Amino acid sequence: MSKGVNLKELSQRLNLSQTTVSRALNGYPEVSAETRKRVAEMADKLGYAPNSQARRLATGRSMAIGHVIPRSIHEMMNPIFLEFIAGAGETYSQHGYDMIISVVEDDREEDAYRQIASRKKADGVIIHGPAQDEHRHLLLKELNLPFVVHGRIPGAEKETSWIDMNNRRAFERATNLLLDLGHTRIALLNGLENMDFARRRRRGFEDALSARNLTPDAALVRSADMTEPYGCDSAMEMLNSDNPPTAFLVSSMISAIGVARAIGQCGLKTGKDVSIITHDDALSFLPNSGEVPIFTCTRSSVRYAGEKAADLLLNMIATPGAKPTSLHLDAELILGQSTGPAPTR
Amino acid sequence: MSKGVNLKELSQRLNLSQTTVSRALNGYPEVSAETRKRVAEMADKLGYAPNSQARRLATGRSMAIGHVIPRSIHEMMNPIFLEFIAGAGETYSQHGYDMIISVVEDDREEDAYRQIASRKKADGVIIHGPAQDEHRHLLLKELNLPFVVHGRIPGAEKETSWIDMNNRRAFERATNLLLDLGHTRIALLNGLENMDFARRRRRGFEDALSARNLTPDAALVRSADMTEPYGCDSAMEMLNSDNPPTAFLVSSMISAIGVARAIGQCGLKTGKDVSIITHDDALSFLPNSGEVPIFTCTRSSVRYAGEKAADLLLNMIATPGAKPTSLHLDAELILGQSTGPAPTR
DNA sequence: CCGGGCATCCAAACCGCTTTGGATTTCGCC
DNA sequence: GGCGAAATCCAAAGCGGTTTGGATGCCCGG
Repeated sequence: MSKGVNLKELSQRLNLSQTTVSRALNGYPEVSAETRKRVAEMADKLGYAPNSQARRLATGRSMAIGHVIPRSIHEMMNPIFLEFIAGAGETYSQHGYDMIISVVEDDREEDAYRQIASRKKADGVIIHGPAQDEHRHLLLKELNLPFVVHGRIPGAEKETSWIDMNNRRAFERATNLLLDLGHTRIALLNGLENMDFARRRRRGFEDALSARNLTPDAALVRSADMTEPYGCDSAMEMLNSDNPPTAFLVSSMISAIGVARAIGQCGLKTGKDVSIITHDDALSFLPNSGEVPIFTCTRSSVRYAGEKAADLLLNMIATPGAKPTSLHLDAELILGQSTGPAPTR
Repeated sequence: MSKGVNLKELSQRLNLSQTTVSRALNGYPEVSAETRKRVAEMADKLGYAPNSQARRLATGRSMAIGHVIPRSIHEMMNPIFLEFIAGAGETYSQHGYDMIISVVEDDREEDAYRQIASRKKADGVIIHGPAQDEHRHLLLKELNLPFVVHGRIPGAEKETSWIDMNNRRAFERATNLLLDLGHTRIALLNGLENMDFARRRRRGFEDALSARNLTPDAALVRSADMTEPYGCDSAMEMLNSDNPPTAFLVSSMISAIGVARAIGQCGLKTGKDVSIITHDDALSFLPNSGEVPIFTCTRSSVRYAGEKAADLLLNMIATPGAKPTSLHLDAELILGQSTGPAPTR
């Protein structure tokens, strides 16, 4: 349990060959039970742990998964990303994989992937935040680097492995709930709509409206980075307009908090005068739980998504030729305090 | 620019030895300018990139920095951590280092560090969130693994390298500001007080009070994980008590948002009836900027801290014997909309 | 008693790079 | 013209594992 012996010393101490010791430790069959035990004991007496670089070199597998994060604020700052990472990281360490994260300038993202492939830094990667004009998957295929998408790449659903929640359906259901409560002027504060998930959410919103012969009012639909001020400012303007909305559908808890602030500042009451439904990624520092959660929401744990994405990826790496697989998660629709019947004038 | 040649093939194509090619590419002097150029051209024509595992094995340096994150919610979920990582990650990639993150069960944290050391997974690590009864630094010294602390380890300030903001001073100044505005009943919503930073903040708060012969009211001081509901619930209870505070000093923007929500729900106005000063870590998804920021705050960019911590660590690794160094950052005190003179009854 | 089969174990090659310790050539200078 | 220094380049020895292709010894049936 200390100095750091290597395989050679260990095998000498045991009067065995490196081959045998290596096999004993790695569970190969051609070594007697007794020897294996002897080896194991000596190994932990001497605190032997194989040098990972050497092992990686010899096996040709780097035992690591890469996550490339463009430095741009649109991605890394995202607490959702953090939670995803936490989930994935757990899976990795359970399987002996390392997680390596590269924060790079936006214009060097492709370069980062190429490096991972050519220098064999990772055995696979995860694509975060697929956009409308996505291209990373093509590069990765060319590089022959296994990958899993968190989200979906429009037009490449069949040929890639991905995990995603049913964004369209979630927002359709949320919209329907509001409609059922009598709201007809519903605002949508969406995420950036060059992101695939945001498009799907908007589609769900629009589908629900048109199913009841309503059309969205362009003045009530916005799209931006999901910050708190975005929620507050947008809501403030809309509430002060001539024809204010009675309900808000918001893409993130953080912005929803902003909306609630705006509502309060206008002297109105959330869940009474104005309703809010938000999507809740179940971020651990923004709990929305309790008997009756603060916000009515569509909820889907992004941490869980991270775990599953990692599972998928590790499987792909273990069985190379396998067909792409994907996981479609459904969000729960949870009633909280932020919704109520549309106020009658 | 494709297949992935290795050094051997590259050198054969050039009719040079591996030695020479390696040296040419790594900028060693004992190779002619002409040869170097020839090598460089062929290298990028063939898309050569050294296999990192092999290089690491040969050099004995893993060119990676480790971050061990206990799975426990108290740490990883922390968006502050994310922002720190983003900063550090940038520095790493600028210097050709990888960042490897291990998410581990709480009781396997020590194990994770031992593995990093014995399997040579990283050349150094960063200690996050030093607590009151900190011990990781002792382990790391025993393991001979360079490290930098984000925060300070009480009692080990001289013998460790760290970067920290002046928590005590920041909260002292914030408290003084409130006192100057005439507030005397000031609540403190602190982070978990087994964390070093939280202790210092409380000290700053108490120092400022006692300098004016005031003593903190225990009913107005709390300590917990810095979530939104924590802020809201705490504020709600205090505001509804017999002797409510007129100002809140809050350890994080997220909780401060909760406090603001509570104030609104009580029908009061933030910045008028009740003041708030929060600490602002300058998280990118929680901007508190603008002409007059929403919250009056003490601000210190944790992203910047991440960059600097990485710098410190890389320096330590580059110059082994060097003395521990540290960086003490001062927070800015920024006036926003959330503070005003104490209301007169 | 002998040869095949099985259980064990080992020497050596290999993974792809860095680096040591020369070997060879070139060049300036006396 | 000869000689040492400087400039170039190379073969080979690591780095610390895994893995191939046997050896060796033992047991058993014929």
